[in-house]
Amino acid sequence: MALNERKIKILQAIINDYIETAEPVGSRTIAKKYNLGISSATIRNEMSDLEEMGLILQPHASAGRIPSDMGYRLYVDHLMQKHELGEKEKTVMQSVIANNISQIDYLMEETAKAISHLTNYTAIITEPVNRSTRIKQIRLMPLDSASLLLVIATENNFIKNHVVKVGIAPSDEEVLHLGSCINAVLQGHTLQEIDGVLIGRLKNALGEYQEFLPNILKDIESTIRAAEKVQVHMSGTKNILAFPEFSDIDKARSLFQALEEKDVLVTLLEEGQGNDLQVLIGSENTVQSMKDCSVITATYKMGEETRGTIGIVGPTRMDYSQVISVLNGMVENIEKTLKKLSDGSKNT
Amino acid sequence: MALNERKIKILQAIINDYIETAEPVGSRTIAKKYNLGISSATIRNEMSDLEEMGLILQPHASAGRIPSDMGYRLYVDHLMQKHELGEKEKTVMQSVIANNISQIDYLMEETAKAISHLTNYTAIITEPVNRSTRIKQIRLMPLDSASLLLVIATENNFIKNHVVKVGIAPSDEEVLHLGSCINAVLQGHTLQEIDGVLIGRLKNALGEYQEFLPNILKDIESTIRAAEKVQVHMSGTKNILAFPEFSDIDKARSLFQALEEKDVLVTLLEEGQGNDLQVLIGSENTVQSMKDCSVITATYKMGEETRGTIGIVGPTRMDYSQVISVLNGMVENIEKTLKKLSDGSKNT
DNA sequence: TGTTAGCACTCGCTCTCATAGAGTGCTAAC
DNA sequence: GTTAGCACTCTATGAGAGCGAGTGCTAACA
Repeated sequence: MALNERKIKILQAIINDYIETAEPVGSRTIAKKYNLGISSATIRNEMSDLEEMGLILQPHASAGRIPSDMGYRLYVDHLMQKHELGEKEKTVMQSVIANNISQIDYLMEETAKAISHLTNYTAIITEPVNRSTRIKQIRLMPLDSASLLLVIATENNFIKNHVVKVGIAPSDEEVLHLGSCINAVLQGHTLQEIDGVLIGRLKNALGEYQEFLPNILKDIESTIRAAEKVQVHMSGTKNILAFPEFSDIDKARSLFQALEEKDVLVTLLEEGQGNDLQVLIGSENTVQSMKDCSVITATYKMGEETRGTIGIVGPTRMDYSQVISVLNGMVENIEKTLKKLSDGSKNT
Repeated sequence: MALNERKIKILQAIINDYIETAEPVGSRTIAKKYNLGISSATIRNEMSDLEEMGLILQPHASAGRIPSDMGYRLYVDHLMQKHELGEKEKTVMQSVIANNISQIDYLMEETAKAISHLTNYTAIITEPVNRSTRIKQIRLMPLDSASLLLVIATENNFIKNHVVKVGIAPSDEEVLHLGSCINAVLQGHTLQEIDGVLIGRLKNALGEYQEFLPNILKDIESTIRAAEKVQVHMSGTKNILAFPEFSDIDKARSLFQALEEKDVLVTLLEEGQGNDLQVLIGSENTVQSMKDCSVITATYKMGEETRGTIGIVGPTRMDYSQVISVLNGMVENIEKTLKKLSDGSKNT
């Protein structure tokens, strides 16, 4: 059976209408609402064909049709029109980078918020990962009479502070000096590279304040581990409750539960690692609890290398076109910001 | 009508049973389950009295009884037995402070998580507020060739980092030195105190790097504003979905909505400012959207001064005793930690 | 041969009604 | 004062009827 022009128009009408209303679409509705110049009876015949082809289906015998996962797939691959970003969308996106974010985690958090806000779906984002993170700067700062502040910056401007408790703090100058010495020893090294030799040098650097050493080493480790771990940000889980698809509280709860598990999220997002943009519709998802949802992911790069993924989860009845535009826009945002950050730190 | 021993026992049985099962409690249930040595008919008579007194009510004529807000009130004020913290609860609490948290925001975040985890209700917490926050330390650190890291610590060890973009960064030594100079000028001052004179001195301190000044001032302001703003942490909103009270998705949604608005949360928490511990049951809440919920708040102090509030929101059918014990335990935790932090910074 | 009007049919939704069951309140006996 | 017994009330459940939306099929038409 051929998928002629007219069938395509009808399929498109069904999908558009269903995305909008969440109600099965009948032949009369299409005849009235979309001026295709044919009667409802003809539309019925065509719909019967479309159903046979597996592109639409009936929830029950006397209901209208809804798109099948396959129907959505065809729509996404061939029919869908590109969504042009509106003023509001552009403004929100701009505002994310306008905040002049210089720390990765804030950027990711803000991006997630913006995506969920713009799409009304649930946004999930992974922070950029470095297989072996290097220490960019590590410094000591005076804090008060009994503690120092250890500040560690890794590549990507992942910055963490740790308060180091000490008996009696050295003078400000001493603290700064110690920091410089530690920095001289550790700068540019990864966690793996910290061996007996380096620790020996650290001991020298710390001199009479060797007692801090175990604490400092521990904090360095936890910072680098944190930088290496896949950090996931999520925003807009509450949006789920607004969709009629999840008006059954048990369904909503089980989805909530799945989204709470970090493993599930990471699996979802890593699924799309190979492609710039990936759309997984309903049953195409390998994660069991997402069989009724669609997951759209996009990856962002630094240079040629893929660094992380941003994505959304929502009902299969989703505004694919808008989501894809928003995700693409956000990828651009992120890549621009990452480039700025790395340009700044090129020749440290 | 007197509230004799027997009536109290019956009321207690009704409340306990209802907290456990969420089903209206009938006279026969009480007669069978709680060995009060009286027949269901007698219990019925007593229940009739309790209803007249407003302590219990019938959802409909042929149903069992459920406690009224007034009934819960009596229970909370006079009947409830103190809940002794179990092993698991103690362990979770310990683990919060065992992490050796030295930054307020982490402490609050972890506390919120622990509370919602232990109680299965939704935890809300405000960070300690200082009316006029002073700068404890402010330093510059080298970051890379085109940016410096500005680190600001206020009292309470509220620490923030800001990346300051510069054309070409000065040498490490210069950066540290500049930081020390800025620190010398600003340490111990509040935002209000930064006036022309201080800014003049800052200009001197920065010398040829005056171009950073506007940025630095902006970051100082945002850091101090952030430290002064009431920060609210929330955890466990998802728990709400698990209660039969909110199996109606609209109810769940409207509560979610209310919890999303920071104003509502702040109002909820500030309600209890005067008391160490406050229990607001159902209609006792002034916030409209909480009329079906109970809100329990506890305040924590530093020295004699109240600094913040921790609390939970849940259905009126709540395990008041357990929640109160958990909150009290957490207050102790927080106060201990705050004390440690402030002892460390006493003579800066 | 494709299109359309007409019509019978299907099936979910809603309303009504009957029934069962839980729980009460009242009465009378202990 | 307590309790057994019983009539009564009200909800929850399920069956059955009617409605309406929408289909599929047939026959007529261009």
